[in-house]
Amino acid sequence: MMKKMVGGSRKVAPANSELPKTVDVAYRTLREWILQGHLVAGQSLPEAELALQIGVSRTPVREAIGRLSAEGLVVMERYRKHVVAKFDEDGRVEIMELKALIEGRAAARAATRLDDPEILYLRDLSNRMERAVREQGDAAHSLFDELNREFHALIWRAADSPRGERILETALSSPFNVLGRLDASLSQSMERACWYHHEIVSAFESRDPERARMQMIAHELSLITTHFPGRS
Amino acid sequence: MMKKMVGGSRKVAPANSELPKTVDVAYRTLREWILQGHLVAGQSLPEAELALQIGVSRTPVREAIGRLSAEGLVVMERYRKHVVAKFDEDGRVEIMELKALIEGRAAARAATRLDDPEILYLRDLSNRMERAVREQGDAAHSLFDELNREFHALIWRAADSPRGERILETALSSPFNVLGRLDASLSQSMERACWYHHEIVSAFESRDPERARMQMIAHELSLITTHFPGRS
DNA sequence: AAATCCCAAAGGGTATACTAAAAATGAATA
DNA sequence: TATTCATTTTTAGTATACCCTTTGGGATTT
Repeated sequence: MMKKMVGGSRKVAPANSELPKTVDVAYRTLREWILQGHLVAGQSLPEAELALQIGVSRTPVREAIGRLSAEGLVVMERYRKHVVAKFDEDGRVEIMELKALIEGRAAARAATRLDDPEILYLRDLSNRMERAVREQGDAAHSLFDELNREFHALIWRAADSPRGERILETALSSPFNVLGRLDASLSQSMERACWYHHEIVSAFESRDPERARMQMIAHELSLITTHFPGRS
Repeated sequence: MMKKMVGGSRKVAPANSELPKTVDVAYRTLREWILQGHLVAGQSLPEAELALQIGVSRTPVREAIGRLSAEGLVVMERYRKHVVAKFDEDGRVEIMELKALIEGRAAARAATRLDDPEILYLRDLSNRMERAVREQGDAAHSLFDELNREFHALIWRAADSPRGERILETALSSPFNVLGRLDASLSQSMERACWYHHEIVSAFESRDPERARMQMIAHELSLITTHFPGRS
Protein backbone atom coordinates (compact mmCIF):
# COMPACT_ATOMS: atom_id res chain seq x y z
CA MET A 1 0.00 0.00 0.00
CA MET A 2 1.34 3.36 -0.98
CA LYS A 3 1.97 5.81 1.75
CA LYS A 4 -0.30 8.75 1.36
CA MET A 5 0.42 12.34 2.11
CA VAL A 6 -1.56 12.63 5.27
CA GLY A 7 -1.72 15.16 8.04
CA GLY A 8 -0.28 18.53 7.42
CA SER A 9 -2.50 21.49 7.92
CA ARG A 10 -2.80 24.08 5.22
CA LYS A 11 -4.16 26.71 7.55
CA VAL A 12 -1.95 26.32 10.56
CA ALA A 13 -1.94 28.23 13.76
CA PRO A 14 -0.83 31.80 14.11
CA ALA A 15 2.80 32.65 14.59
CA ASN A 16 2.44 34.28 17.97
CA SER A 17 4.59 32.68 20.63
CA GLU A 18 2.61 34.19 23.50
CA LEU A 19 -0.54 32.55 22.21
CA PRO A 20 -2.21 30.19 24.65
CA LYS A 21 -1.89 26.62 23.59
CA THR A 22 -5.06 25.17 22.23
CA VAL A 23 -4.83 22.34 24.72
CA ASP A 24 -5.12 24.92 27.49
CA VAL A 25 -8.09 26.47 25.77
CA ALA A 26 -9.75 23.09 25.52
CA TYR A 27 -8.92 22.25 29.13
CA ARG A 28 -10.23 25.49 30.55
CA THR A 29 -13.31 25.41 28.38
CA LEU A 30 -14.28 21.88 29.28
CA ARG A 31 -13.56 22.46 32.92
CA GLU A 32 -15.70 25.55 32.88
CA TRP A 33 -18.51 23.75 31.12
CA ILE A 34 -18.47 20.96 33.66
CA LEU A 35 -18.19 23.20 36.70
CA GLN A 36 -20.88 25.54 35.41
CA GLY A 37 -23.16 22.66 34.69
CA HIS A 38 -23.37 23.06 30.93
CA LEU A 39 -22.10 19.53 30.78
CA VAL A 40 -24.04 17.51 33.29
CA ALA A 41 -22.95 14.46 35.24
CA GLY A 42 -22.98 11.28 33.21
CA GLN A 43 -23.02 13.11 29.91
CA SER A 44 -20.68 11.65 27.36
CA LEU A 45 -17.85 13.65 25.88
CA PRO A 46 -17.58 13.00 22.15
CA GLU A 47 -14.17 14.24 21.13
CA ALA A 48 -14.99 15.27 17.60
CA GLU A 49 -18.07 17.24 18.52
CA LEU A 50 -16.38 19.03 21.42
CA ALA A 51 -13.44 19.81 19.18
CA LEU A 52 -15.80 21.41 16.72
CA GLN A 53 -17.58 23.40 19.42
CA ILE A 54 -14.37 24.64 21.00
CA GLY A 55 -12.79 25.32 17.66
CA VAL A 56 -9.72 23.13 17.91
CA SER A 57 -8.87 19.71 16.63
CA ARG A 58 -9.37 16.42 18.42
CA THR A 59 -5.83 16.15 19.76
CA PRO A 60 -5.97 18.98 22.31
CA VAL A 61 -9.48 17.93 23.31
CA ARG A 62 -8.14 14.46 23.98
CA GLU A 63 -5.35 15.79 26.12
CA ALA A 64 -7.72 18.03 28.02
CA ILE A 65 -10.06 15.13 28.70
CA GLY A 66 -7.08 13.11 29.86
CA ARG A 67 -6.12 15.75 32.37
CA LEU A 68 -9.69 16.13 33.60
CA SER A 69 -9.81 12.38 33.94
CA ALA A 70 -6.64 12.44 36.05
CA GLU A 71 -8.29 15.07 38.22
CA GLY A 72 -11.40 13.00 38.67
CA LEU A 73 -13.80 15.39 37.01
CA VAL A 74 -14.18 12.97 34.13
CA VAL A 75 -14.27 9.22 34.35
CA MET A 76 -14.14 6.44 31.83
CA GLU A 77 -17.30 4.46 31.64
CA ARG A 78 -17.51 1.06 30.11
CA TYR A 79 -15.24 0.48 27.21
CA ARG A 80 -13.28 3.72 26.94
CA LYS A 81 -16.07 6.20 26.82
CA HIS A 82 -15.42 9.33 28.80
CA VAL A 83 -18.29 10.88 30.70
CA VAL A 84 -18.63 13.71 33.18
CA ALA A 85 -18.11 12.31 36.65
CA LYS A 86 -21.13 12.09 38.86
CA PHE A 87 -20.67 12.76 42.54
CA ASP A 88 -22.98 11.04 44.94
CA GLU A 89 -23.54 12.44 48.40
CA ASP A 90 -20.76 10.36 49.93
CA GLY A 91 -18.35 11.61 47.30
CA ARG A 92 -19.27 15.21 47.91
CA VAL A 93 -18.91 14.87 51.66
CA GLU A 94 -15.57 13.13 51.19
CA ILE A 95 -14.30 15.98 49.06
CA MET A 96 -15.51 18.58 51.51
CA GLU A 97 -13.85 16.78 54.41
CA LEU A 98 -10.54 16.53 52.59
CA LYS A 99 -10.87 20.15 51.61
CA ALA A 100 -11.44 21.07 55.24
CA LEU A 101 -8.26 19.29 56.31
CA ILE A 102 -6.12 20.93 53.69
CA GLU A 103 -7.58 24.38 54.16
CA GLY A 104 -7.15 23.95 57.88
CA ARG A 105 -3.47 23.29 57.42
CA ALA A 106 -3.21 26.35 55.19
CA ALA A 107 -4.81 28.48 57.89
CA ALA A 108 -2.44 27.09 60.50
CA ARG A 109 0.55 27.95 58.35
CA ALA A 110 -0.84 31.34 57.49
CA ALA A 111 -1.22 32.18 61.18
CA THR A 112 2.55 32.41 61.57
CA ARG A 113 3.26 33.83 58.14
CA LEU A 114 0.74 36.62 57.60
CA ASP A 115 2.13 40.05 58.37
CA ASP A 116 0.18 42.76 60.17
CA PRO A 117 -1.11 44.60 57.09
CA GLU A 118 -2.34 41.34 55.62
CA ILE A 119 -4.23 40.48 58.78
CA LEU A 120 -5.73 43.95 58.79
CA TYR A 121 -6.79 43.43 55.22
CA LEU A 122 -8.38 40.10 56.08
CA ARG A 123 -10.29 41.81 58.88
CA ASP A 124 -11.39 44.41 56.39
CA LEU A 125 -12.55 41.77 53.92
CA SER A 126 -14.39 40.01 56.69
CA ASN A 127 -16.15 43.23 57.69
CA ARG A 128 -17.07 44.03 54.12
CA MET A 129 -18.58 40.60 53.67
CA GLU A 130 -20.61 41.00 56.82
CA ARG A 131 -21.79 44.44 55.80
CA ALA A 132 -22.76 43.23 52.35
CA VAL A 133 -24.88 40.43 53.79
CA ARG A 134 -26.45 42.69 56.40
CA GLU A 135 -27.36 45.37 53.92
CA GLN A 136 -28.18 43.36 50.82
CA GLY A 137 -29.25 39.96 52.07
CA ASP A 138 -29.35 37.29 49.41
CA ALA A 139 -28.45 39.84 46.76
CA ALA A 140 -24.96 40.11 48.24
CA HIS A 141 -24.19 36.75 46.77
CA SER A 142 -21.88 37.68 43.93
CA LEU A 143 -20.02 40.34 45.92
CA PHE A 144 -19.73 37.94 48.82
CA ASP A 145 -18.36 35.28 46.51
CA GLU A 146 -15.69 37.61 45.19
CA LEU A 147 -14.59 38.81 48.62
CA ASN A 148 -14.68 35.26 49.92
CA ARG A 149 -12.42 34.13 47.13
CA GLU A 150 -10.01 36.93 47.90
CA PHE A 151 -10.10 36.04 51.59
CA HIS A 152 -9.17 32.43 51.01
CA ALA A 153 -6.68 33.30 48.28
CA LEU A 154 -4.75 35.58 50.60
CA ILE A 155 -4.59 32.87 53.25
CA TRP A 156 -3.32 30.43 50.67
CA ARG A 157 -0.70 32.85 49.47
CA ALA A 158 0.58 33.31 52.99
CA ALA A 159 0.47 29.58 53.64
CA ASP A 160 3.14 29.12 50.98
CA SER A 161 2.02 25.59 50.20
CA PRO A 162 1.93 25.23 46.44
CA ARG A 163 1.22 21.52 46.39
CA GLY A 164 -1.61 21.78 48.85
CA GLU A 165 -3.04 24.63 46.83
CA ARG A 166 -2.82 22.67 43.65
CA ILE A 167 -4.48 19.62 45.15
CA LEU A 168 -7.28 21.85 46.34
CA GLU A 169 -7.90 23.41 42.98
CA THR A 170 -7.62 20.24 40.96
CA ALA A 171 -8.56 17.09 42.82
CA LEU A 172 -10.84 18.85 45.27
CA SER A 173 -12.54 21.37 43.07
CA SER A 174 -16.10 20.59 42.32
CA PRO A 175 -19.24 22.29 41.15
CA PHE A 176 -20.86 22.08 44.55
CA ASN A 177 -18.19 23.94 46.46
CA VAL A 178 -19.72 27.23 45.49
CA LEU A 179 -21.95 28.71 48.09
CA GLY A 180 -24.37 29.84 45.45
CA ARG A 181 -25.90 26.44 45.05
CA LEU A 182 -27.98 26.78 48.16
CA ASP A 183 -31.48 27.51 47.09
CA ALA A 184 -32.76 28.12 50.59
CA SER A 185 -31.38 30.22 53.41
CA LEU A 186 -28.56 31.66 51.34
CA SER A 187 -28.14 34.71 53.51
CA GLN A 188 -28.15 32.52 56.59
CA SER A 189 -25.27 30.44 55.31
CA MET A 190 -23.41 33.60 54.37
CA GLU A 191 -23.97 34.92 57.88
CA ARG A 192 -22.57 31.74 59.30
CA ALA A 193 -19.57 31.97 57.00
CA CYS A 194 -19.01 35.54 58.19
CA TRP A 195 -18.96 34.36 61.75
CA TYR A 196 -16.29 31.80 60.97
CA HIS A 197 -14.31 34.34 59.00
CA HIS A 198 -14.24 36.62 62.02
CA GLU A 199 -13.09 33.77 64.21
CA ILE A 200 -10.38 32.86 61.75
CA VAL A 201 -9.10 36.43 61.60
CA SER A 202 -9.13 36.58 65.39
CA ALA A 203 -6.98 33.47 65.46
CA PHE A 204 -4.61 35.16 63.02
CA GLU A 205 -4.49 38.24 65.22
CA SER A 206 -3.48 36.01 68.10
CA ARG A 207 -0.99 34.23 65.84
CA ASP A 208 -2.51 31.00 67.01
CA PRO A 209 -2.05 28.30 64.34
CA GLU A 210 -4.13 25.59 65.99
CA ARG A 211 -7.01 27.92 66.67
CA ALA A 212 -6.89 29.10 63.07
CA ARG A 213 -6.82 25.50 61.89
CA MET A 214 -9.78 24.50 63.98
CA GLN A 215 -11.89 27.46 62.96
CA MET A 216 -11.08 26.90 59.31
CA ILE A 217 -11.95 23.22 59.57
CA ALA A 218 -15.17 24.09 61.36
CA HIS A 219 -15.91 26.64 58.67
CA GLU A 220 -15.47 24.15 55.89
CA LEU A 221 -17.27 21.34 57.67
CA SER A 222 -20.21 23.63 58.33
CA LEU A 223 -20.77 23.65 54.60
CA ILE A 224 -21.49 19.94 54.79
CA THR A 225 -24.28 20.55 57.26
CA THR A 226 -25.53 23.35 55.05
CA HIS A 227 -25.59 21.21 51.95
CA PHE A 228 -26.65 17.96 53.57
CA PRO A 229 -28.81 18.81 56.59
CA GLY A 230 -29.39 15.18 57.48
CA ARG A 231 -25.71 14.42 57.84
CA SER A 232 -24.17 13.59 61.19
CA MET B 1 -34.36 10.97 13.03
CA MET B 2 -35.47 12.58 16.22
CA LYS B 3 -36.74 9.20 17.25
CA LYS B 4 -35.69 8.13 20.69
CA MET B 5 -33.74 4.96 20.85
CA VAL B 6 -36.43 2.65 22.04
CA GLY B 7 -34.40 -0.46 21.89
CA GLY B 8 -31.43 0.49 23.94
CA SER B 9 -29.08 -2.38 24.45
CA ARG B 10 -30.84 -5.43 25.65
CA LYS B 11 -27.89 -7.59 25.04
CA VAL B 12 -25.22 -6.74 27.53
CA ALA B 13 -21.57 -6.62 26.82
CA PRO B 14 -20.07 -9.41 24.85
CA ALA B 15 -16.69 -10.46 26.12
CA ASN B 16 -14.80 -7.28 26.82
CA SER B 17 -11.41 -7.47 25.23
CA GLU B 18 -9.74 -5.05 27.64
CA LEU B 19 -6.53 -4.69 25.75
CA PRO B 20 -3.83 -2.44 27.20
CA LYS B 21 -3.85 1.02 25.79
CA THR B 22 -0.48 2.29 24.75
CA VAL B 23 -1.07 5.52 26.63
CA ASP B 24 -1.31 3.50 29.84
CA VAL B 25 1.87 1.69 28.97
CA ALA B 26 3.62 4.98 28.40
CA TYR B 27 2.20 6.48 31.58
CA ARG B 28 3.19 3.58 33.79
CA THR B 29 6.60 3.27 32.20
CA LEU B 30 7.48 6.92 32.60
CA ARG B 31 6.13 7.04 36.11
CA GLU B 32 8.17 4.00 37.02
CA TRP B 33 11.29 5.45 35.45
CA ILE B 34 10.88 8.67 37.39
CA LEU B 35 10.03 7.04 40.71
CA GLN B 36 12.83 4.52 40.37
CA GLY B 37 15.27 7.23 39.52
CA HIS B 38 16.11 6.12 36.00
CA LEU B 39 14.97 9.55 34.97
CA VAL B 40 16.51 12.03 37.37
CA ALA B 41 15.18 15.39 38.48
CA GLY B 42 15.65 18.12 35.91
CA GLN B 43 16.19 15.69 33.07
CA SER B 44 14.38 16.62 29.91
CA LEU B 45 11.77 14.38 28.36
CA PRO B 46 12.11 14.36 24.57
CA GLU B 47 8.90 12.92 23.25
CA ALA B 48 10.26 11.27 20.17
CA GLU B 49 13.11 9.54 21.93
CA LEU B 50 10.92 8.28 24.78
CA ALA B 51 8.37 7.08 22.26
CA LEU B 52 11.09 5.10 20.57
CA GLN B 53 12.33 3.64 23.84
CA ILE B 54 8.88 2.68 25.07
CA GLY B 55 7.87 1.39 21.68
CA VAL B 56 4.86 3.58 20.98
CA SER B 57 4.32 6.72 18.99
CA ARG B 58 4.60 10.28 20.21
CA THR B 59 0.90 10.76 20.87
CA PRO B 60 0.53 8.44 23.86
CA VAL B 61 3.85 9.67 25.24
CA ARG B 62 2.52 13.20 25.03
CA GLU B 63 -0.64 12.28 26.87
CA ALA B 64 1.32 10.43 29.52
CA ILE B 65 3.60 13.41 30.06
CA GLY B 66 0.52 15.61 30.28
CA ARG B 67 -0.92 13.48 33.05
CA LEU B 68 2.37 13.35 34.91
CA SER B 69 2.54 17.09 34.57
CA ALA B 70 -0.95 17.39 36.05
CA GLU B 71 0.24 15.24 38.94
CA GLY B 72 3.28 17.39 39.53
CA LEU B 73 5.87 14.74 38.77
CA VAL B 74 6.80 16.59 35.59
CA VAL B 75 6.98 20.31 35.08
CA MET B 76 7.33 22.54 32.06
CA GLU B 77 10.53 24.49 31.94
CA ARG B 78 11.01 27.49 29.74
CA TYR B 79 9.43 27.32 26.34
CA ARG B 80 7.33 24.21 26.65
CA LYS B 81 10.05 21.79 27.47
CA HIS B 82 9.01 19.13 29.94
CA VAL B 83 11.48 18.00 32.58
CA VAL B 84 11.31 15.70 35.59
CA ALA B 85 10.24 17.74 38.60
CA LYS B 86 12.80 18.37 41.27
CA PHE B 87 11.68 18.42 44.88
CA ASP B 88 13.54 20.60 47.32
CA GLU B 89 13.42 19.91 51.04
CA ASP B 90 10.46 22.21 51.60
CA GLY B 91 8.54 20.44 48.89
CA ARG B 92 9.24 17.04 50.37
CA VAL B 93 8.21 18.11 53.84
CA GLU B 94 5.06 19.66 52.45
CA ILE B 95 4.14 16.44 50.72
CA MET B 96 4.82 14.40 53.82
CA GLU B 97 2.70 16.70 55.96
CA LEU B 98 -0.22 16.53 53.56
CA LYS B 99 0.22 12.79 53.39
CA ALA B 100 0.09 12.63 57.18
CA LEU B 101 -3.21 14.52 57.26
CA ILE B 102 -4.85 12.34 54.68
CA GLU B 103 -3.57 9.08 56.09
CA GLY B 104 -4.68 10.26 59.50
CA ARG B 105 -8.19 10.73 58.23
CA ALA B 106 -8.10 7.29 56.66
CA ALA B 107 -7.07 5.77 59.99
CA ALA B 108 -9.85 7.60 61.78
CA ARG B 109 -12.40 6.27 59.31
CA ALA B 110 -10.94 2.80 59.43
CA ALA B 111 -11.28 2.72 63.22
CA THR B 112 -15.05 2.49 62.93
CA ARG B 113 -15.13 0.41 59.78
CA LEU B 114 -12.61 -2.38 60.29
CA ASP B 115 -14.19 -5.61 61.46
CA ASP B 116 -12.65 -7.86 64.10
CA PRO B 117 -10.83 -10.26 61.76
CA GLU B 118 -9.30 -7.34 59.91
CA ILE B 119 -8.02 -5.83 63.13
CA LEU B 120 -6.61 -9.19 64.14
CA TYR B 121 -4.88 -9.38 60.79
CA LEU B 122 -3.42 -5.91 61.26
CA ARG B 123 -2.12 -6.98 64.67
CA ASP B 124 -0.60 -10.01 63.01
CA LEU B 125 1.04 -7.90 60.31
CA SER B 126 2.37 -5.58 62.96
CA ASN B 127 3.83 -8.49 64.92
CA ARG B 128 5.41 -9.97 61.83
CA MET B 129 7.04 -6.67 60.98
CA GLU B 130 8.44 -6.38 64.47
CA ARG B 131 9.74 -9.92 64.43
CA ALA B 132 11.37 -9.41 61.05
CA VAL B 133 13.21 -6.34 62.27
CA ARG B 134 14.22 -7.97 65.56
CA GLU B 135 15.55 -11.10 63.87
CA GLN B 136 16.99 -9.74 60.65
CA GLY B 137 17.84 -6.13 61.35
CA ASP B 138 18.49 -4.05 58.26
CA ALA B 139 18.07 -7.11 56.08
CA ALA B 140 14.36 -7.14 56.89
CA HIS B 141 13.94 -4.16 54.65
CA SER B 142 12.18 -5.68 51.67
CA LEU B 143 9.94 -7.94 53.75
CA PHE B 144 9.14 -5.00 56.00
CA ASP B 145 8.28 -2.89 52.98
CA GLU B 146 5.87 -5.49 51.69
CA LEU B 147 4.13 -6.01 55.01
CA ASN B 148 4.02 -2.28 55.55
CA ARG B 149 2.35 -1.77 52.21
CA GLU B 150 -0.20 -4.41 53.06
CA PHE B 151 -0.81 -2.80 56.44
CA HIS B 152 -1.55 0.60 54.99
CA ALA B 153 -3.49 -0.83 52.08
CA LEU B 154 -5.87 -2.65 54.40
CA ILE B 155 -6.47 0.53 56.36
CA TRP B 156 -7.20 2.39 53.16
CA ARG B 157 -9.58 -0.28 52.00
CA ALA B 158 -11.51 -0.06 55.23
CA ALA B 159 -11.46 3.73 55.12
CA ASP B 160 -13.57 3.61 51.97
CA SER B 161 -12.28 6.94 50.73
CA PRO B 162 -11.50 6.56 47.06
CA ARG B 163 -10.72 10.20 46.40
CA GLY B 164 -8.40 10.48 49.35
CA GLU B 165 -6.68 7.32 48.23
CA ARG B 166 -6.27 8.62 44.74
CA ILE B 167 -4.86 11.94 45.89
CA LEU B 168 -2.37 10.02 47.97
CA GLU B 169 -1.17 7.86 45.15
CA THR B 170 -1.03 10.56 42.52
CA ALA B 171 -0.40 14.05 43.87
CA LEU B 172 1.37 12.81 46.99
CA SER B 173 3.39 9.95 45.64
CA SER B 174 7.04 10.59 45.40
CA PRO B 175 10.29 8.70 45.20
CA PHE B 176 11.34 9.68 48.69
CA ASN B 177 8.35 8.29 50.54
CA VAL B 178 9.90 4.87 50.64
CA LEU B 179 11.55 3.98 53.87
CA GLY B 180 14.39 2.32 52.05
CA ARG B 181 16.10 5.55 51.22
CA LEU B 182 17.58 5.90 54.66
CA ASP B 183 21.21 4.98 54.44
CA ALA B 184 21.81 5.13 58.16
CA SER B 185 19.86 3.66 61.07
CA LEU B 186 17.44 1.82 58.84
CA SER B 187 16.57 -0.74 61.49
CA GLN B 188 16.01 2.03 63.99
CA SER B 189 13.49 3.75 61.78
CA MET B 190 11.79 0.42 61.18
CA GLU B 191 11.63 -0.15 64.92
CA ARG B 192 10.05 3.23 65.36
CA ALA B 193 7.53 2.47 62.63
CA CYS B 194 6.69 -0.78 64.39
CA TRP B 195 5.97 1.08 67.58
CA TYR B 196 3.56 3.38 65.78
CA HIS B 197 1.96 0.44 64.03
CA HIS B 198 1.27 -1.18 67.37
CA GLU B 199 -0.23 2.03 68.68
CA ILE B 200 -2.42 2.36 65.62
CA VAL B 201 -3.70 -1.19 65.97
CA SER B 202 -4.39 -0.57 69.64
CA ALA B 203 -6.46 2.43 68.68
CA PHE B 204 -8.34 0.25 66.23
CA GLU B 205 -8.94 -2.34 68.95
CA SER B 206 -10.43 0.41 71.08
CA ARG B 207 -12.42 1.64 68.06
CA ASP B 208 -11.09 5.08 68.82
CA PRO B 209 -10.99 7.18 65.63
CA GLU B 210 -9.22 10.20 67.05
CA ARG B 211 -6.55 8.13 68.72
CA ALA B 212 -6.01 6.25 65.47
CA ARG B 213 -5.79 9.52 63.58
CA MET B 214 -3.26 11.00 65.95
CA GLN B 215 -1.05 7.93 65.98
CA MET B 216 -1.14 7.72 62.20
CA ILE B 217 -0.28 11.39 61.86
CA ALA B 218 2.53 10.98 64.38
CA HIS B 219 3.73 7.95 62.44
CA GLU B 220 3.86 9.82 59.16
CA LEU B 221 5.34 12.96 60.66
CA SER B 222 8.07 10.92 62.31
CA LEU B 223 9.31 10.15 58.83
CA ILE B 224 10.05 13.82 58.37
CA THR B 225 12.33 13.79 61.38
CA THR B 226 13.92 10.63 60.09
CA HIS B 227 14.59 12.08 56.67
CA PHE B 228 15.41 15.60 57.76
CA PRO B 229 16.93 15.43 61.24
CA GLY B 230 17.45 19.16 61.46
CA ARG B 231 13.79 19.92 60.94
CA SER B 232 11.68 21.37 63.73
C1' DA C 1 39.15 38.82 18.45
C1' DA C 2 34.56 39.63 19.78
C1' DA C 3 29.99 40.38 18.66
C1' DT C 4 26.29 39.52 15.61
C1' DC C 5 23.62 37.37 12.32
C1' DC C 6 22.04 33.53 9.57
C1' DC C 7 20.95 28.98 8.74
C1' DA C 8 20.08 24.44 9.93
C1' DA C 9 18.90 21.05 13.28
C1' DA C 10 15.89 19.74 16.98
C1' DG C 11 11.88 19.49 19.29
C1' DG C 12 7.29 20.48 20.71
C1' DG C 13 2.19 21.71 19.17
C1' DT C 14 -1.57 20.71 16.20
C1' DA C 15 -4.28 18.63 12.70
C1' DT C 16 -5.64 14.81 10.27
C1' DA C 17 -5.48 10.06 8.25
C1' DC C 18 -6.00 5.48 9.44
C1' DT C 19 -7.73 1.55 12.24
C1' DA C 20 -10.44 -1.09 15.21
C1' DA C 21 -14.15 -1.82 18.21
C1' DA C 22 -18.66 -0.92 19.89
C1' DA C 23 -23.18 0.96 19.26
C1' DA C 24 -26.96 1.61 16.17
C1' DT C 25 -29.61 0.15 12.46
C1' DG C 26 -31.81 -2.85 9.52
C1' DA C 27 -32.99 -7.31 7.69
C1' DA C 28 -34.38 -11.90 8.09
C1' DT C 29 -36.63 -15.46 10.44
C1' DA C 30 -39.41 -17.87 13.88
C1' DT D 1 -44.22 -9.15 16.65
C1' DA D 2 -40.07 -10.16 18.73
C1' DT D 3 -35.42 -11.91 18.48
C1' DT D 4 -31.14 -12.58 16.45
C1' DC D 5 -27.68 -11.80 13.17
C1' DA D 6 -25.28 -8.90 9.86
C1' DT D 7 -24.14 -4.40 8.19
C1' DT D 8 -23.44 0.35 8.75
C1' DT D 9 -22.07 4.12 11.39
C1' DT D 10 -19.91 6.34 14.96
C1' DT D 11 -16.16 7.21 17.83
C1' DA D 12 -12.03 6.47 20.38
C1' DG D 13 -6.94 5.05 19.88
C1' DT D 14 -2.89 5.64 17.39
C1' DA D 15 0.51 7.20 14.10
C1' DT D 16 2.41 10.61 11.36
C1' DA D 17 2.98 14.85 8.59
C1' DC D 18 3.77 19.49 8.87
C1' DC D 19 3.91 23.70 11.28
C1' DC D 20 6.43 26.82 14.32
C1' DT D 21 9.82 28.38 17.81
C1' DT D 22 14.08 27.88 19.94
C1' DT D 23 18.82 27.12 19.87
C1' DG D 24 23.47 26.41 18.68
C1' DG D 25 27.27 26.65 15.58
C1' DG D 26 29.66 28.83 12.14
C1' DA D 27 30.40 32.59 9.02
C1' DT D 28 30.57 37.45 8.52
C1' DT D 29 31.38 41.96 10.08
C1' DT D 30 33.34 45.54 12.94
